[in-house]
Amino acid sequence: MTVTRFAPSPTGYLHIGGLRTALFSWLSAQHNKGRFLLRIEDTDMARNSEEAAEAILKAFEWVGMSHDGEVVYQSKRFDLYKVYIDQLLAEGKAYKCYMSKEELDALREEQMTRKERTRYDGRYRDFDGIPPEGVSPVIRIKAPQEGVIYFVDGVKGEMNIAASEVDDFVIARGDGAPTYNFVVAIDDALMGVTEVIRGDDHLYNTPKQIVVYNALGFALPNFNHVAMINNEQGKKLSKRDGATDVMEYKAMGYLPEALLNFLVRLGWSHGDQEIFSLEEMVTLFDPAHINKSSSNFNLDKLLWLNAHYIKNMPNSKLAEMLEAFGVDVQGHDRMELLLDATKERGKTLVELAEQINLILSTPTQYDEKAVQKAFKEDAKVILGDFALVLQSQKDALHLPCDYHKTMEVFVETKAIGFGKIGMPLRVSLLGSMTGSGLDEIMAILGVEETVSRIENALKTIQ
RNA sequence: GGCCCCAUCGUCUAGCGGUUAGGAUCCAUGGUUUUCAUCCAUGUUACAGGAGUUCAAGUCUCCUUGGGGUCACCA
Repeated sequence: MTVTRFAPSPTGYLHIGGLRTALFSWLSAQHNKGRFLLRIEDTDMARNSEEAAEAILKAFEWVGMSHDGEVVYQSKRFDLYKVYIDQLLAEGKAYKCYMSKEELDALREEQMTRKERTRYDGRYRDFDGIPPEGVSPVIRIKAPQEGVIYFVDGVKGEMNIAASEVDDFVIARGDGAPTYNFVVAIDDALMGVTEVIRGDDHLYNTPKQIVVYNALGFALPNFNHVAMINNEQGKKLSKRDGATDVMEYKAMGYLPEALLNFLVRLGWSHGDQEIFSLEEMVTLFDPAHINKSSSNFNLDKLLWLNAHYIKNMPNSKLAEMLEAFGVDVQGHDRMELLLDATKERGKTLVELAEQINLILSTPTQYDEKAVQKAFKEDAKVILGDFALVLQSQKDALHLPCDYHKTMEVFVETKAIGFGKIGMPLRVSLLGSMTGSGLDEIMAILGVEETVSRIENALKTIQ
């Protein structure tokens, strides 16, 4: 059975790049009817926070990616890791290193001036003398000293890392707490993970983890290292480039469907297809089609996708989501009409909310240019007449087509063009020259409000 | 700097030795729409450079260049 996992460290929010690797992992599991596990990597007590872990879980909830089983917290498994540390110590596969931080720093500096790769020199690897006093030792694992560490990466292909690139790295700190590369290998093995899908930045951790797998006699999973997502300039994605926190996208009015669709196409493709429902992603996803190269974050495309999903979202669901943006349309008796009239002109829920408010709130000011252009003297007369006509037909006006018919008859009897009434009417109703169709707007507002807005405009605009 | 990875329109990508190098987005133009948006149509734009291998190279090899990752008692 395919078992994948996402293993964030709770040092902050869920990063947009993290969401993509999580999505790939989740899709792999779903596609193969396997399991997708969540593990919180909180071995560094100084850095992690509970709030961060909560925030990450919340983000998963928002996008609708559910995990199987309980969330695993590494901080609760220290006893387990201790067993393996002792085992390696007893077997002579790991050893205590009494080097102080100062000594280590000095060694690094020396190596740097010689332009060498900085690495631990193994001075305590075969040490059997009297340990120095006052130093609580770290535990280091014995990495191979020659040859290569070989593995096949599902994305990158065959990898050969020279053993000289991997030093005897620390598996337990001076205070006994285990370190990342050690516990990742143990947990992935113990949790039965078969497919490790993670960011490119972990590529160099893989040989280290393989050292642990080998020392403990665990079977290797398949590794898949996905290239990074960069900003629009091709540089590392940072907060200055816009939102990196997944939940910021929620706040900006993006739909989870759009975000996921956007992310899945970053580094993965299925021919020419651009639009993928979650179900389609699951059936079509194949890690073999993951790209080797990094990709750039591109807001235009995300916006386009978001607009697409808004347009195709059932109104009832839209209304529900709009609540978070200060718009309550669920009680409005013309909700369907209102959303139909506006959903095609909002690329985000924020913009959609603006469009709705534009219709729902009586204009208090009128766009100057619009007034100049549309509100000529004859326009006022025409508007006044039109208001009278509306009022006289009050009981017959309900649907947009009713209003449309009335307008048609009106311009015909007056022998004027549509533009003569259309523009001034629009400015009266919305205060601006752009917006939804007039028929729809009037139907949403009803005769009373429509007439009131016309009268208001006639009074206000000189 | 050492090691490793990557390289097709501005961006996301298709391509897996023989294609007029395709799609999407963006941009521009036209059409639909009383406006705007949507929608539809059309158009501009790409194989980083150089050597090889081959009858044939975007596709294979090497070099150069450019970009990225990584070198912790962080994850």
